[in-house]
Order: sequence, then structure tokens, then C-alpha cells
Amino acid sequence: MAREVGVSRTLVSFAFRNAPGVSEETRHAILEAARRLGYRPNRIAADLARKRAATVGLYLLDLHNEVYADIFAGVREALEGSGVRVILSVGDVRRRGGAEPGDEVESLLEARVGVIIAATLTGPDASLREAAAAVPLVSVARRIEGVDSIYSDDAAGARAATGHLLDLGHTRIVHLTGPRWEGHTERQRAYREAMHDAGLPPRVVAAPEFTFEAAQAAAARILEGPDRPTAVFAHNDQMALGVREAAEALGLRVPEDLSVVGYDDSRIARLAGIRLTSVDLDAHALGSAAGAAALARLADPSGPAVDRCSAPRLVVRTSTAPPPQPRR
Amino acid sequence: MAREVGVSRTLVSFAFRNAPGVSEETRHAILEAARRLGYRPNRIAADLARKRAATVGLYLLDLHNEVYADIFAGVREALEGSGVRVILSVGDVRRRGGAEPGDEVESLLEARVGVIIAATLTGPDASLREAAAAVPLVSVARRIEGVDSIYSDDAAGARAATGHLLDLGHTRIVHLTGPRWEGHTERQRAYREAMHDAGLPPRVVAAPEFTFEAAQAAAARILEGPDRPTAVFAHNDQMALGVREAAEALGLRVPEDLSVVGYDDSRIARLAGIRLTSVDLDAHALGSAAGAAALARLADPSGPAVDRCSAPRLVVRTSTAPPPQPRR
DNA sequence: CTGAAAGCGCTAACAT
DNA sequence: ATGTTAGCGCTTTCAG
Repeated sequence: MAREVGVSRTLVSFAFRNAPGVSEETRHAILEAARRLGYRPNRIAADLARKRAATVGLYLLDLHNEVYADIFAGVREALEGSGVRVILSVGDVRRRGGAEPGDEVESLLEARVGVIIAATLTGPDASLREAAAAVPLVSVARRIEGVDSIYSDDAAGARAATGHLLDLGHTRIVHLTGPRWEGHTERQRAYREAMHDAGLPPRVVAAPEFTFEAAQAAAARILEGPDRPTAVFAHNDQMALGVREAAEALGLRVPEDLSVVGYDDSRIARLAGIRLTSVDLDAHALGSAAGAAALARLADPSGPAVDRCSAPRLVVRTSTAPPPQPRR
Repeated sequence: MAREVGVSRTLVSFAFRNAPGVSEETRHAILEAARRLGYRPNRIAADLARKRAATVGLYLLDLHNEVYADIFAGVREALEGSGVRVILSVGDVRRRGGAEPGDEVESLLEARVGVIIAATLTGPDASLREAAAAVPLVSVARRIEGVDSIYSDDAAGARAATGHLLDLGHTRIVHLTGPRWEGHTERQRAYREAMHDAGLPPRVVAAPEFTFEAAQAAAARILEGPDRPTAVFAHNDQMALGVREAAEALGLRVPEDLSVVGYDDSRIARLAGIRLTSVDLDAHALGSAAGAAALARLADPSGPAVDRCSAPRLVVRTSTAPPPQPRR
């Protein structure tokens, strides 16, 4: 302890938080001594003593998906200067199909964070509610009844995507999605609806994971199979990229032979050589709204749940075009 | 407290760590009661009491760069089942040029992690040594004298990359790098050396950040300027992508008009439509080696420093070709 | 096998 | 403006 400065521990504590009640002189002396002694306050102990953690736990599904980096950036921006720090926990999409946030969220709970921001939490609502019982939860990109939810209108996004393909004249459009988790079905539902409204048969293919690799494998099967679609609407950009890859491997050109649309509009979608038509949900904004909600929740644990739905935007690039051999 | 089960707190503690000395029956009763009461052990308090954190702090420079996701995956894999958890802290490349790991590492220190794994730590060695004084440090992708270092032979990688371009017949090759930080100069040095050996003038351009955006801007200037190079060797894939983007904007084709080589061989480099020639440093392996080193350090704080250098591998794809108008 | 007591490094009243 | 005294929720000797 740096109580060798001649002052009490209280003063040191006050000095470090530059709380009022410490003369400028003393504070200076304390900080100076601390530096000299290599002393650093122990936040762990501080949080424990304070019985309330100025920490938000951020659960990210998959670091390999750039969307989560955007969400993180947004959260950080919102928390900047608030003195609240964030501890991250990342999921493992590849493990047992990526279901159940399990351990990851559990570890946040054990670390006694004051609030958890969960980005695209997987698994059934039940396990979430359980977590939410222990600590306030802010759900990003997924609406959960009774829980702070910051999300984008998935139905509108999927409708725009499907509509775009329909407008181009496509009739054999498949929707490539992942495991059937709650809270991830809106896009699929809207797709089915749009197809139905157009008098076309929907065709949904579920890959075992929401990843590039899984999508690539599933797409290879679809494209080699009978009745090849002329367009694929993928659940996210990573999966859309997997579709492109499979198409390329089979000698199919995008968009001449196959149109592909993604979801997220991550930066990779915008790259030269990719130019993927995608639905932009502004992950950064989602993240900062979630950060703000988390701060509010920390301040008032019992306030009404936030329910913030934003409108996504379809960004048309060159991965979509009219189907090959238009009826003639 | 779940001391309502009729046993003492000691027992509860033991039961949860399934330490020996608790009858199977009691343990079961305790766990059951805990579940019923929604009790969860507080790791914060536990770490504090134990005076030794079973936690590694992982510092990642930039979530937008997929390499860090790979490193993370490697670290996690190495830590799996060890009971050691990891808390992440991510840098902010975009802030004030991305220098100084500052706050991020500081926050790890304050959280009293048992060891810090720093992936591509930026800033001068001095600030690192300071951190290393407080807690053991494992440096990934950067060699630091006297500190556990797990890295790839950058000089060899850069030599291979430059050599490849030279072999193709290029003579005007620029190396695009970022701010001049210690520990990031090997690639540049090897490039200069290779050029020199070939009797060609080196030309190094430093962008203000190691990012896509910064590279794009810098590349635009280079490509529009006089004496346009026929090849660019970028410090990493993100930057190489920025170069491609700038080239495309100017109507230059890759590789016909401009060859581009990156570094890291992140997945994005392999994508259809990109196919970037790049140097693979196997970030996943680097990560898991770092995780193992961290574990060893936790077990024996005073063992000799690990110094593990691996050999990178040049992966040639279609972003490189002979220069336009070969001498004729 | 089980329990009592001390203490980890801090914060938060409550004095002085 | 500064010092005192209790804990925070756990782990850890050390005794029953």
C-alpha cells in the first residue's frame, strides 16, 4: 500500500477518483508517490467494496464477423468518458453449432458486471431471461419482450432484399439461413411472405451455422442440385460471401448466372471485386444506442425497457442483376 | 448467501471448486441449493481473496482486422479447459493515430489480470517494459527482448514478398507501411534490403495508420503522382485492400496495371474477386502458442522468457503479375 | 469431513 | 481537510 506517504488510505482513494475533499497539494503528493512506487488502484477490490460494478459486459457472437467490430466500436463510443469500462466475452459460433451462449455469458455473470449487452444472443429466450434475472440485459439486434432491445427491422430489410430480386425478374430465389434460433426468424418470415405475395414458392435452406464456411458448403449443394436458383438471399454478408465462393468454384458468374444479396452491409461488402448488394443495418449506431441504454440501465435499474427499432436500408451493388436468359 | 443450506461458507466454496474434502452428498445438496437460490460464486471476490488472478488479459489492436480474431481463437483454444479465463481489451487504431496502447493495457492492469497477452502492441518498447514490470507480458507478433515473444519472421516474409515482385520483373515497387513504431520495422527493413540487393531504389510510403482507409488515401496519392509504381507491397492485408480500392477508383486493373501484395493472409485475401497474394503468418498458431506461454507464465512467473519465431509462407494468388509493358 | 477466524485491497459512513 | 472503523464475498489456515 502506498500509505507510506503519510496520509490515510481514504485520502489515496479520494485522490485517485479526484473526489472533492482533498487539497490540491495532498492529491499531487499522493499521485506522485503512487507513480514512484508503481502503485495502481485495484479495480477489482474497488468494485467489490462498492457493491456495484461500473462495468458493462459485452457479449459478441463472432469476432470473425466484422459487424461485431462495428457494434463494439459503437458501444465504446457511447461509453467514452463515462468511467464505465467494458469487458468482452466472445461466443464460439463453431462450437456445437454455436448455440447456447452458455459459458460466455456465464463468465460475465460471475465477473459481476453491472449490465450485459448481448449482441445477437443465440439460444432460446428462456436462457436469456434467466441471465436477465441476475443482471440487467440489453439485447442488440434481437428483440426480447420485456428486455431493453435495440434492433433493426429485419422484416423490412428482408422484404426489401427479396423485393429487389423479385423486381429484377427472379423467380427461383432461395433464402439461405442458419440454425433455427428464436429471434432469428424475422428475415426468413418476411422472405416467405414476399415470395408468397408474388405467387412464388419460397425455398429456405438452413446451413448448420451462420458462417462463411457453412454457407459455402450449403450453397455448393444448392447450386449443383436440380432446379438451380437464379438468386440467393443470404442471412448475412459472411454467408453471402460463402455463396459467391461456391458459385465461383462451379464456374458460375455473379451476377450474370447468379444474383447474391447479403445482410449487414459490412465493409467487406463494399470492396472492389465484391460489391455485394446488402441490407445495411448500421451496426455502429446499434452499438452506440446499446451503450447508451446500458448506461441508463446502470443508473436506473428499474426504468421501463427500451424498445428501439431502426429501419435498415437496402444498398444495391453489382452482385445482383436480372436472371440469365430472361423469358424469351 | 447460500449459507442457508445448513453448512458453512467454507463448504460452499469447496463444493464449487470441487476441491477434495466434501462428501459427494453434501456437494450435491449445496449445488442444488445454489441453483434454487440463483447463487453464483463471485469470481471478483474469489480472485481478490486468492491474491492471484486466474485470468489472462488479452490486448487486441483492432477488431476490424480479422487477424486478431484468429489470434483470439488460438488463445482461447490454448486456454480451453485450463480454468483460466480471458478478458479482452481492444485498442483503437483510429484514435490519435493509434499509437500508445495506453488506457487499454492500463485497464487490464487495474483488473489485476495474472498475465497480459499483447497482440501487436504498439508504442515504444519503454511503455511495454513498464507494463511488463507490473505483470508478466506475452508479446504476440512482436519480439521484445527479455519478454515472452511469439512471433513470425517478418524479415523472411517481407523478403519473400519483395522477391516475388522482383522475380516477376517489377522495378518500381513501393512499400506501403504505417506510422514508424518500434517492432514494426522488420518488414520495411527487409524490403529495403531486397531492393538494394536488386540494385533498385526502395520507396517507402508511410500512411498515418495501419488501416484500410489510411492506405486507400495514401495509395491514391501514390498512384496519381509521378513515377507510378507497378507494384505495391503493403504492410498488411487491410492496407493492401485499400490499395486495390484506390487503384480501382483510378481505373487501374489489378494485377494488369498494378500488382499488390498483402501480409497476414487473412481469409478475406482468399475470397473470389480478391485473391490477394499475401504472406501467411498463421495467426491462429501464434495465438495458441501465446496462450500456452501465458499459462506457463502463470504457473512459473520466473521461468526463462520464451522466444518463439515461426516461418511465414508466401501465398501467391492473382493480385500479382508481371509489370505492364514488359521491356520490349 | 466441517467450522471459526483472519484478511485480500478497497470504499463509505462517521468521526475529528 | 483528514483519519477511523466497518464491511464487500470470497479463500485459507488451523482447529474441532
